[in-house]
Amino acid sequence: MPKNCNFIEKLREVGLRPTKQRIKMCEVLYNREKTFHFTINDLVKLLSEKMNQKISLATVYNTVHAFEKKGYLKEISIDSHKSYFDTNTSAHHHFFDEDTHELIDCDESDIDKINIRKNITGKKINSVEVLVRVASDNQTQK
Amino acid sequence: MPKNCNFIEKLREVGLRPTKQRIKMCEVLYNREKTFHFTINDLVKLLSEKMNQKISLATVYNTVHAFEKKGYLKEISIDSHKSYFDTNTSAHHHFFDEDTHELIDCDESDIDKINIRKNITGKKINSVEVLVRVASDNQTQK
DNA sequence: AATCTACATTATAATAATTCTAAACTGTTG
DNA sequence: CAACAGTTTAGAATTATTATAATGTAGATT
Repeated sequence: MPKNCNFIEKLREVGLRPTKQRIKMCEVLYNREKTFHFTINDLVKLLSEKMNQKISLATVYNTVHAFEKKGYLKEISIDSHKSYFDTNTSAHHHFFDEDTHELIDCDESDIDKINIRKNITGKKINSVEVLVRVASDNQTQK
Repeated sequence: MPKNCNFIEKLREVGLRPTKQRIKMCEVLYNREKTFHFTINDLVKLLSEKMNQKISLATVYNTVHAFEKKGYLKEISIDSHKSYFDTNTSAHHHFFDEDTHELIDCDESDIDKINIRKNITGKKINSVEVLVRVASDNQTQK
């Protein structure tokens, strides 16, 4: 199946040149069943270990940020020490497993619609996101 | 008013030695009407400029983290490039002004209680927090 | 009040994450 | 297929944070 053609077209659509590196990254990120949460480090590892593709760290950063700017990826702030990215770019909520540092998507239906009563004058709401931190039941709470 | 006595006692209560630096930091952080949101950098600036107190950067980091561990401060993840801390340590929600990078506390009453329908097996919920990103009304959306 | 000891502070070095730079490379356009 | 603009690259630079090891200090003990 000519998966890559899709990526080439997709990249063109948003005005990014379909270079070898970008296509390879698309393959890693989007040939998946589920949405994928990762750090830059995770991605570099996957590219080099699983895909046997050596891409400069700077390129991974550049490309991830290019993807983000174009709406291919979404950045998620959970841990101030790590940048997570999400291949699910729609507004949605997350569970964060504090034991494993794993991010889990939350369906719209899992959380009731959130009603914001206050509004900041002169400002419009861009997004409303919920983060549910979970941890092992039998463990001392952090 | 002997404000510092309170801080000395408070620090003792949680098992932190009331050193000059810690007391000074308490003054900057807690002699306020409203809760205070800051980055380490903000705090260092305040200490040196407003309080004329030169404290080593390492000490500010150590002390902020000591305060956090003891429940004096709460870390907030909004921007993966900056660590924010909050003098309001209760579970509460935030507005984040994307124009000014300002964090604004959200009263419990401003947001309806959030009902989580899904639960992750074997995990308990530690916290549920909402972040509402706002921006100027007349500005191109990010 | 002098002494002791464990904890704190400090300046500096080290580390880690990210961005910058400048040269080499490569899609795309004509 | 030549030329150009956008890309990639290695490595340097920058920034945020943490570790280190020497010095200082709060609080207990004399």
